[in-house]
Order: sequence, then structure tokens, then C-alpha cells
Amino acid sequence: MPELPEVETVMRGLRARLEGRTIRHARVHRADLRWALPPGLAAELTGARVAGFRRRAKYILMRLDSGTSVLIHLGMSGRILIGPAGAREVPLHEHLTLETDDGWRVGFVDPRRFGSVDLVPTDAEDSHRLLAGLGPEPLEAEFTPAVLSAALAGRRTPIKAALLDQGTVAGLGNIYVCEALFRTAISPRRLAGTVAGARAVPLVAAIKQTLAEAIAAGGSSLRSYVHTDGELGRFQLALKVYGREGEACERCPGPPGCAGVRRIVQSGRSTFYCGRTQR
DNA sequence: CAAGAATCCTGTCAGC
DNA sequence: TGCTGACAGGATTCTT
Repeated sequence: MPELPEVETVMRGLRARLEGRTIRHARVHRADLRWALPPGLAAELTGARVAGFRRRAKYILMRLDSGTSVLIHLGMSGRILIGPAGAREVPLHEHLTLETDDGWRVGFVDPRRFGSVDLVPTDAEDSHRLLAGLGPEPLEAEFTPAVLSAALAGRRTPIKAALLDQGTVAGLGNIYVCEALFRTAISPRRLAGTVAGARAVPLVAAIKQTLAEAIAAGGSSLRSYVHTDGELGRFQLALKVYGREGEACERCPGPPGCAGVRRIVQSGRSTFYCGRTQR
């Protein structure tokens, strides 16, 4: 749900509210998420001072002064709600609530419970089993055409599936893979191995641009996803193909040349693309 | 080994 | 209005 730009936006919202603050109370309302919340979570958080934040792929890491980091994954439907402390009612599907020393409450809300929260030593964050297999960060300098080419070479899965694989590049999801492939006019059905080499150059650029623009717009925000401040992201207005089945593709004059944006299913997920210009 | 399907869970929306 | 089925931003685990 939240992909890299949404997670980045949420992480920045948390940083603005929590960095440097002390957590006065922490309470777990429900522990059976994708993975069970660690039994010591509330105790670890209570009284801790928040040192800082970091994002890796679609994960948020909240570093505590104690030397422990809180690893947060929003799954498909996870959100962070921030408001003034003191409300007596726990919002529906809020599984974890924090209260800060300066009077704010921060809630982790996740109806589908595909998200998770875990603890990891700050000096070994990247060794956590959920982070250990991740590919390069797409917005960092380490993500180059040569690196992507090496990851795609020889693979016979569709490029769509290869880019959704977090070991190829970390943080892309269904929306931004569709958008980046549209921008580079690469068919989502093309075998990944054939994108290694020359085609990887514009693809890397398009991935970086698409993600950067989405972050600048505060994410895409379809349906349930809401920012920490409760506002909806604006990037959905800029989506060219995702969720636009049947609409005219902006590169095509329309029928009879192009039937508009198509939707197909690849490995169980919807793919949106232009059948005429994406080859 | 690698690729695709099944799976976890709840909410929403379209169609009848 | 109410019911039913399809579908949803993810990522692991199970089957071919």
C-alpha cells in the first residue's frame, strides 16, 4: 500500500513530531499483526527518548537513545495517526499508541494487519531478517544502470515482477512500477533479462524521477492511506496509468491506434499499461 | 532454482 | 437498502 514515497512521507511526519521527545506512555492494544509484536515492546518504548529516524525500503526505523530501534512496516493498510493526547477512545484498528512528553499521541492503525512492528539493535539494523535481503535504495547513488542490469540479467520473469521483487531494488510497489515502465515505454510483460543493458539506463532514471516527484507531492494516497497529518497525498493526480483502465493514454491519439490504458493481471496483481507504446 | 499461486485480514465499491 | 463478489498500496510461504 504505502510504497516508498508514502513511507518516506510518513517517516518525515513522525520525525517532525517525535524526534527529541520522550515517550511518556506506550500501549499495545493488539499484538497479532503480520508477525506478533515483541512482548517487551511497550516496556522498551515507555520512558525512552527518540533519537532519530531512518527509512529503508518501505520500512521505518525509529531509533531510541537506549540503542534499540523500532522497525515499523505499514503493510497494505497501515497508517500513522497523530493527535493531541488525552483521548479516551482507542480508534478502530489502532494496535499501538504512544504518548509524548509534550502532549501528543501517535497511533499505529492497520485494519488488515499485514503490517508489523519489531525491535532491533540500532547498530545491527540492516541485519534484521526483514532488511537483510533488500536490494539497493533507488534514490541513492548506489542504484545505477549497471547495478540494475546485473540484477536483471538472465532473469526470465516479466520485468514487472522483477521490479516488485524487493531484492532487485527496494521500495517499489505496484503503483510506481507501473508508472516507471510507462515513462520508459517498456512493456511490463517483457522478460527482465532483456531490460539489462541499454534499456536499464532510462529505466533507472525514470524510477528515480517518479519516486522523487511522488515524495515532493507527499505520496499518492489511494483510498485508505492518509498521512500522519491526516491530509491526502497529491501524486495520485499525476499517475499516468495506474488505476486508469480504459482511459486515453497521454502518448496516444486514441482509437483506432490505441485502445487506451489496459489492465492485465501478472502474478496475481493488476498491471496498467499502454499496449501500443510500451514494447 | 525460479516462477507463479495461495495466503494472511478487513474495508470498500460496483452491480444486482 | 442489502447482499455478493471482486479487488486493494505487501511480502512470505507453499507448489509446480
